Amino acid sequence: MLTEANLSHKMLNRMALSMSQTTEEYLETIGMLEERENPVSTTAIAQSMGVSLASVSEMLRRLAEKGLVTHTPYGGANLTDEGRRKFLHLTRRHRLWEVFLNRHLGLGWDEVYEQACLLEHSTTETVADRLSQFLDNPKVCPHGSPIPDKNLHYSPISRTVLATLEPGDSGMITNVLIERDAAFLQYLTGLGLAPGVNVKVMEKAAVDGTLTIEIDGLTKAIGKDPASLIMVKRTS
Amino acid sequence: MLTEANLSHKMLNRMALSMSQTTEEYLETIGMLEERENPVSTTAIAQSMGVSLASVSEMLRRLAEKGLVTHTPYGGANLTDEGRRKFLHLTRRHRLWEVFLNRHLGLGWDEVYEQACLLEHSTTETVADRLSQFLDNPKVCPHGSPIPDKNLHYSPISRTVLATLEPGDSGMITNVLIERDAAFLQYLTGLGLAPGVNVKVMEKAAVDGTLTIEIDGLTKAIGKDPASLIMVKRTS
DNA sequence: TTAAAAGTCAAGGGTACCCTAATATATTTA
DNA sequence: TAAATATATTAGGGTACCCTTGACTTTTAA
Repeated sequence: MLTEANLSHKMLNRMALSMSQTTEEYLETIGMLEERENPVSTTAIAQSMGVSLASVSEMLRRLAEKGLVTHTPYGGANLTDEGRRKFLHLTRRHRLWEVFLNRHLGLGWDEVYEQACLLEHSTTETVADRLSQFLDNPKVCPHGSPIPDKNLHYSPISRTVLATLEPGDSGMITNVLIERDAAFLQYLTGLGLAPGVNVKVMEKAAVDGTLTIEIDGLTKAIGKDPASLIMVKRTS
Repeated sequence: MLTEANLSHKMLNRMALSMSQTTEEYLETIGMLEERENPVSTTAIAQSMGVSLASVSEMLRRLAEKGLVTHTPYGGANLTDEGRRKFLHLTRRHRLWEVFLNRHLGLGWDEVYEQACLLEHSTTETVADRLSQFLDNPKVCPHGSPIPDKNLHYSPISRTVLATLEPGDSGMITNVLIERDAAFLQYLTGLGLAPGVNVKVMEKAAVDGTLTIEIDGLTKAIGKDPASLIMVKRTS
């Protein structure tokens, strides 16, 4: 017989609705990595999450069992449609909270990622939708990344990397690819770089690609590596 | 040696900062029950949380080990100062979210409890403080219960129960004691009862204490039991 | 073609819960 | 005050999750 007492919290949790927080974090990591590596390697996931390769292998098996990823041994992983749906849900919640935390609670763009990570796992569909409404259905998070809409539609963004601009080119920063590295974001803040800011490339070092750029009338330097994490929309 | 890899999430979690969600829920339950029963019995906790007596016994031992409750076998439990501090923190977060959900996202007072339960466990001190500021440091939740302030100061509330008013008495509803029973709150809404509403007792049945009350010019009846869960401030 | 890199599997460990049944203690009441 | 009853605790088991190490397999690239 099925009594209420028989159904522990955890059992209820697993009955379709909810996934464990760890599961959600795997999905988010895989979804994020899929944007630059496809399929996603076990190693990439392990490094990104700070766990051992073996843990990832085992977890991929479990995720595949649940129908959230496809996993061919030695061949990497991909989100299934269902997995992608969950991933987009999570991304939506995460970025909506980032907007709220930044816009209304005054947290910096270097602080919001971490807080949003916590909140996203406890956000129901209703609250997410109402929150989106409250925020006027924002299209991007404080780092410039797009927010999936209610139907999980995901508007793609600029594919131009700051590091590829040539001397004389100008562009507007659209977004940055690393959202969880507070120190990196603080560095950018120090340079005056943020989504919406216009930059003009003055020089590009032949040897290592270091850029000399003009921001708001000020001249700054930025290395190739950081500049590869900054996306721009060319304006000339 | 202590490497980063050795420290799993859970281990980190337990190192002072964080407690499991379940632990937090036990603290909340005990703190809430302490307001009417002191010390709190194992049975009361078990019933309130829907788990077995044995589970509570075991959990009380664990909570006592962590210094969050005192537990004398067969003698019930009490929060320690540390436990009370955590309890007030949780209460503060919970009720701040309730205010936000109600005031800004438009959730009804019958819906906010459940959602706030989810969010409270993922709210850092910073976010709680900023949220309070954003909401203009509200003093009470949508059910009229006081919100501990930043220093965990907890302003007590009216101790008069609607059920004890006599014919001719008037009062203003300050709060209701059951916040998680959506059906009960909906019933009150149907009667026109909510914090801030003025009521006048017209009659009181000698046999079972059923009240005939006037709300906003309308005459309604309410049984003794529900009326015992409604706190008022006498106005005459 | 062979060494290095990447990935998997097997075995094992640990935590945090939860439950039932049996037992122990306290309280009530006859 | 002893028996009956209500309350609590322990003992014993179980599950879900997640992680690790170490041995092994597959892929890759020199």
